Amino acid sequence: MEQQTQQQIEDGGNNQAAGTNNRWAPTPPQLRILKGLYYDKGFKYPTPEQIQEICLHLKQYGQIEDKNVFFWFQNLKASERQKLKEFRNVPVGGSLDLNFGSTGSTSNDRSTDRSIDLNFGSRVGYGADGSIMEQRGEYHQEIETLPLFPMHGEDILGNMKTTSEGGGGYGGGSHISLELSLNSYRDADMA
Amino acid sequence: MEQQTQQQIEDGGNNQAAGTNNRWAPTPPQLRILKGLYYDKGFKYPTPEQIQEICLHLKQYGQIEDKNVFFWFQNLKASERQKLKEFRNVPVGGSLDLNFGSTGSTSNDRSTDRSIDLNFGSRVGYGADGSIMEQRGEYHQEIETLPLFPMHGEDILGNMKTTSEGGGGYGGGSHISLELSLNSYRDADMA
DNA sequence: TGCCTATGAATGAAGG
DNA sequence: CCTTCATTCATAGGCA
Repeated sequence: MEQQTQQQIEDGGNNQAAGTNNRWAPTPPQLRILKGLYYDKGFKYPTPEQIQEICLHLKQYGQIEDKNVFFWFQNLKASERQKLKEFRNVPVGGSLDLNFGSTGSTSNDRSTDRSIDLNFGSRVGYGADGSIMEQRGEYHQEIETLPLFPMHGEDILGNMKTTSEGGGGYGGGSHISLELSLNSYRDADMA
Repeated sequence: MEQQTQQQIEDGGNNQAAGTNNRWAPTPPQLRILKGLYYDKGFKYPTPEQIQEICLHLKQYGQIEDKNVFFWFQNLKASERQKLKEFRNVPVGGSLDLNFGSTGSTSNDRSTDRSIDLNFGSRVGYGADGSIMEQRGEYHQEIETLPLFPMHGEDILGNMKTTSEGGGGYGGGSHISLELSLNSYRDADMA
C-alpha cells in the first residue's frame, strides 16, 4: 500500500534527517553466519523460534532485529528462486519458442474474474465446507448489523455522500463523497 | 508448495505482458476507508457479507474485488499482531550497547519504527492443547530440534563462543577461527 | 557523476 | 490464523 513511503512512513510529517540510517545492513560476521546457515546447513526455513535464536546470537556482532533475520531469509530465498527462473529460457538448442509478441497485448482478459478459493463472492460457504474465513462472531466488539456504509447517510468517516468526485477520479468516479474530514491515519497520500 | 504459481496460474504459457497489472493496489480513498474501518471503528473481523458490502462501496474508488478486501484485513491483522509481538525483545537498552559507533548507527530502539510482519513467536509444534501440530515433517530435510547455536559449544561454523567481542571487532574479526572451511558462498560484500 | 545492481523492506496473495 | 511466495519499492554502493 504505502510502498512509496517505505522508510519514510514513520516520518509522518516530521522530517527525520536523512542521516539516520534506517536500513539494517548485516555486519560481516552476521552475514557470514547467516550464509553459513543457509548454504552450508541448508537452513532455509527457520521457524519463528529459530529466527529469534539466530537473531539473539547475531546481536553480538551488531544491532539486529528479528525482522532483519526474517527478511534476510525471505529475500535470499526469493532471489535464488528468481535467478533460477531467469535461466530457464536459455537459448540452448536454438529453437526459441518464446511466444512473445502475441497480438493484442492490451487485451484485458481478467473480465472473467478468476475468483479463487474465496467463495464469499458468490455464496458464503464458511462453516459448511469449512472453506473460508473466520468465525463471525461473538467475541469481537461492536458492529452487528453492519451499518458500515449507510446508503444514504455518511460513510464510516461521517462524510455525506454527495456527487462530487472525492478521490481524484480513479476508475469510475461517478458517485463520490467529500471525505475530506479525516486525517487521523497517517495516510501517506501520494502526489 | 504450489505457491510459485500465484499469479501465473492463469497465465499458463502465455506470457502476460507486464503491462497488465495483476496485483491489486488500493487507491488512496480505498485505503483511507479501509483504515477507517480498521482503526477508527475497530472493525477487524468482517464477515463475508460485510466484505461484500465494503467491496461494493470501494468500487467507486477503483477496481477492487472481494478477495482484495478479505486479504487486506487478513494481512493487516497479521501485521499488527506480529508488530506487537516484536516488542518483546527490544535490543539491549541500558549500558551494554552494541553500537560501536561505526556507521553512525547510534539509532537506538526505534520504537516508532513501524515494525512489520514477523509471524514467528507463536505456535510451531508444541500443541498446548495436546494436539501436536503436524507441521514440519516431510517438507524439507531434517533439522528439528535446532542445535543451531549450541550454548556452550561451537556455532555453525565451528567457532568457539567467546562472548567477549561483543561486536567490538567489527570487520576485524577479533575472534579468529577456522572458518576457512566454508567459502563456497560468494562473499561479495564487505570491502 | 550518473546509471545499474544488489538487497532490505513492505505487502498482496495463496495454501494449508 | 499461520506460513510462505511473488512483486514491488527504495536505496546504498559499485561501475562505467
